[in-house]
Amino acid sequence: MSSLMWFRKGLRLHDNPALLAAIEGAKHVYPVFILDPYFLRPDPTAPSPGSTRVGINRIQFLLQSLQDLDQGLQARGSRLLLVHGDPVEIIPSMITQWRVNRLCFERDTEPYAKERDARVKELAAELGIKELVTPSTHTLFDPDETIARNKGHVPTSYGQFCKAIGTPAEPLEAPTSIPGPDPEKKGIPTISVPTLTELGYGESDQEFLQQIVKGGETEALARLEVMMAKTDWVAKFEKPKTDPSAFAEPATTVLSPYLKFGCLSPRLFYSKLMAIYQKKTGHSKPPQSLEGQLLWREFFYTVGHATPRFDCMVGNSLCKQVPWTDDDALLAAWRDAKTGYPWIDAIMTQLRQQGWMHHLARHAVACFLTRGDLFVYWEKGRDVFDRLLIDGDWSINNGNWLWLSASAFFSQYFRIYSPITFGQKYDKSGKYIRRFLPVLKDFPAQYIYEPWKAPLDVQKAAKCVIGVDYPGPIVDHAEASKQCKERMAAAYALAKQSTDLPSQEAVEELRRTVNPGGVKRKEQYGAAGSMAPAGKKSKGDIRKYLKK
DNA sequence: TGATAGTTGTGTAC
DNA sequence: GTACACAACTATCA
Repeated sequence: MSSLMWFRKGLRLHDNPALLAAIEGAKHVYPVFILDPYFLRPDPTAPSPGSTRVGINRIQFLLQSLQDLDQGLQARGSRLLLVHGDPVEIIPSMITQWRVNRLCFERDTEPYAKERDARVKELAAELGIKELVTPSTHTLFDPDETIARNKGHVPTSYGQFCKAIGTPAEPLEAPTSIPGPDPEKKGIPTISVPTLTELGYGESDQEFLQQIVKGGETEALARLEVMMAKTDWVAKFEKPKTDPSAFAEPATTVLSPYLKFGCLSPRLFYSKLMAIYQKKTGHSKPPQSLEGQLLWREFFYTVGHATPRFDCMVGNSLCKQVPWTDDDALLAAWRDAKTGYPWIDAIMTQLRQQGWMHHLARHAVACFLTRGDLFVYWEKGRDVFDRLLIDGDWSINNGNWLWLSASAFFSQYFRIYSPITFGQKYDKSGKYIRRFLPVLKDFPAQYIYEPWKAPLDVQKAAKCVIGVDYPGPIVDHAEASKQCKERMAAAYALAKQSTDLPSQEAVEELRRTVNPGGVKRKEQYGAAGSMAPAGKKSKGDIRKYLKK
């Protein structure tokens, strides 16, 4: 028996049933990872260092994870076979050249992976693969099983989801030894894990490479150990009470990048939590507890798996159809940390430099881009996060953007985060802003969240004149958020007219009536997108959609 | 049909 | 720190 163990996510040796299946009774095991050069090659036209699709921080994290996986395999008598190319071509040629008769890989429920894996399975069957092992171990539960337990319906709320799930299986140990590849079988050139320099990244990219965690299973297990040692903190953990402005010592576990790449098994994390909860009476509970966080992940994986066009507004049965603004200038200002709201721009800078920010900080900027202020398509913001986050995860990212834009799961669109006071609540003196926007570091605390309100002599004393050294606010928050609420009310009213999704013609009509000309920018951002004031003319038309 | 809960809103009053 | 108004959504349950 010869097995091909195809690593994609699941970059770990512990709790890896696909790997254990590959080893079972095998003479040779071929552990493979396939790098797609397109995902890694520097894109000089991209808005920040990285490839077209992935920011430099996540590339670095992946390379470190592969390096660590290779070392783990070597310590067990094997090694990682790293190749460049397209899996749909490479896996079949490996099966042929290496005379493999068992193919093992962890199941992946993202749409592009489903399509790729279906194709590979088809070709493998044609080549006479005897055994195919594809366990659902990226998540605690098999999403199809959860749906079956929920009487065949996709759970569309967290509560419903929690009622449907069972108890996760216990994690498995890592293998102690792994049969190596057959040294006689060659023919497919392998490479060693490239460095960022070898991929073409240079010195100038360093500002955008401020790693807060290093990739790999070894680091994942060490970090899990450190976090779980804080048993009181674990037992009392309530996510909404953690501090989004903490940066020297993040207020949450920062285990998400390890879960994203599968360097850490969710079942191991879960079992460690349960061991602590058993010893602590009155521990916190889902949805706010750490267990609750893992279950949110499961929830979004399950809905994302079973909802066609989950990552789109149009054609997504869960998604409110909203007349968002298609304005690339607003999007670019947000993405490039130039909105003139220091709290928002500091968060976006942390994203660009570190590829990570606190969950509530993500809420603040996502709300600002969509239903709170700029009224830009949530899919555009989703793409920015998807590229830059080290923990960028298709199911969770889309789920949260649907949530934050009040397009699905969450509907209280009138609860809008203030780009001024929300941050202030946690960080009066503006330490977070000073750290990520050094241009503002000498502003007095009184003005640091609203620097445009500082008298000119104060601005000069702080060596930062608003409109010259740092932009003024892109929109007036009070005015913009009021208009956003009106537009959301109209979109919700339209949705109430029928149980079917409204037609795109109806959404277009809404755009003409409640969102004419897009979002009104403040003067220094230019007139593009200037709109008729939310004036009398459009009010009558809104009413049409507000009728119950 | 009506009451209530829902991970994580803000501003003001006490 | 907690309470409530603000304006008002949807799913769930009695």
